[in-house]
Amino acid sequence: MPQDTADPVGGRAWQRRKRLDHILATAERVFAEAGFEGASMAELAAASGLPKANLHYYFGTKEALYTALLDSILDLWLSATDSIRPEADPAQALEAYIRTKMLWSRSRPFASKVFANEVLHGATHLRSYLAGPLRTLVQEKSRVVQGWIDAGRMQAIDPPHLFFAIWAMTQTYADFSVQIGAVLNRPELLPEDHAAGTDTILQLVLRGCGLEPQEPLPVAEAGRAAVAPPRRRRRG
Amino acid sequence: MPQDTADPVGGRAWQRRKRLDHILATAERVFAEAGFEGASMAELAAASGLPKANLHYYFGTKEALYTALLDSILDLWLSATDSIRPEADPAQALEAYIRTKMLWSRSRPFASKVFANEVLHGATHLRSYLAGPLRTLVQEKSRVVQGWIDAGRMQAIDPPHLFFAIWAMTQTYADFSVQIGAVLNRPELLPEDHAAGTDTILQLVLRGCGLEPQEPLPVAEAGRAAVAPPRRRRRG
DNA sequence: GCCATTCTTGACCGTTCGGTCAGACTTCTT
DNA sequence: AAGAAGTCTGACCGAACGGTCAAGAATGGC
Repeated sequence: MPQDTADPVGGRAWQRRKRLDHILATAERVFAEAGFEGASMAELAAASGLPKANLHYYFGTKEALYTALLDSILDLWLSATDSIRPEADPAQALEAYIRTKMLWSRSRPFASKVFANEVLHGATHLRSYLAGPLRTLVQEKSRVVQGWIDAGRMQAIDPPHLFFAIWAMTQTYADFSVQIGAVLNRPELLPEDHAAGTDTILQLVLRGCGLEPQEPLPVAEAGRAAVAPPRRRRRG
Repeated sequence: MPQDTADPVGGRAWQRRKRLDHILATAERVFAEAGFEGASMAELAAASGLPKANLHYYFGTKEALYTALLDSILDLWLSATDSIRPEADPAQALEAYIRTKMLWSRSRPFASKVFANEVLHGATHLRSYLAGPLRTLVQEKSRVVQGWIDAGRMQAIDPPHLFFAIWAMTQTYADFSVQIGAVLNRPELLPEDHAAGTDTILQLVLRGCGLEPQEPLPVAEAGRAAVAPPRRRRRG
């Protein structure tokens, strides 16, 4: 949640923004773990170390706080598909997209869970976003993928459903991390689990689209996954 | 929710079982749409057409009702991997598994949502199931897949993560149907959307594992999806 | 230094929550 | 027929909920 306006450091507006960000960051975790209905204002207050009335002073109602949180999450969401452009190499572009989504699953799992919870329960607060900007984005990027297919640069596949599959596979490492952790017998997912997941998803998508792994595009902080140990055999 | 004990039709025990099933069926929908905390006993009572006190008579507490619902869902869950056996053809086995999971996403979306919601919020009531029967199942089936890999019958892949990917892709058509519907501009998902999703997932998994589609194994009720219209080009 | 604005907070309010219970009603057994 | 066992439900309860408010504390402009 970066502040883009340059308020004087220590000033009133700056302190206000700081408080807002602090509350939103706390709310992201609490709402992710308990859901909208499951989280109480008292719990949010305790978690952020502020009196309940103070939260109401800043956001008015619980729903307004929740909506503000969703907005801050959506800002991030739409920017991940940047690598998917007509002139890009399909394998490189898809790999960069998948790595970016996997990085978010690791770095901002709570944001992913809040989003998942909202969609799961009918997306009451997200309907216009889903049917608006997100739908437009998918249409646009689907046209790019279809262009690659028509040019014979990759296997035919239904582009929107390819995106649904990629979203599902990558976000599962945030949303269902408890399940994955239990199956892998870990208290919480390790970086190597994310790396193995990334490798698996990349293999399914790239080979599934008739593509061979290319020299990957550089992705911020993605270095770790790229130098994962060679795939071990006989696991589980 | 089939009853396995043969109570005399119309008898007291039979009527009791009927009431329990009716309440559980209603609760599956209500809990799916609102979550555990979001659903109230009053709402559950109204939805099932019974007085609130009657629900408490049958299940005692809200949590007991919820736990009973989860149990009835888990009964179903573990049986889907039957097709994955060492002597089976990898392509046929994986295809049958994926089709079975997709059928559940279409026929019992509420069950999937209840399960997803529970895992999303920490799986408090499912920990022992996840770390017990489910983990055992994944270990067992992963050994089968690794056997296929060692025998050169399919590409190398991390078997547990392959299962995570399949779960994610198939269940997304139930759990996130609102998002998919919004992007595809539909009030709700159509059979042809599920068919297109099935085709996409099959392509990613089979080609991703270095397999070519084989003559599919018969799957209960799967006929519709198998005769889906030929894939259209240029969508979205 | 002073006043206006902004911030902070404990105490409080009406509503809804999960859960209880007495007693009426129905169904089985003998 | 009659008692036992099981079923049903309106009325009620204490606790927790989201939200309000008045009054004190802190801050900024002049």
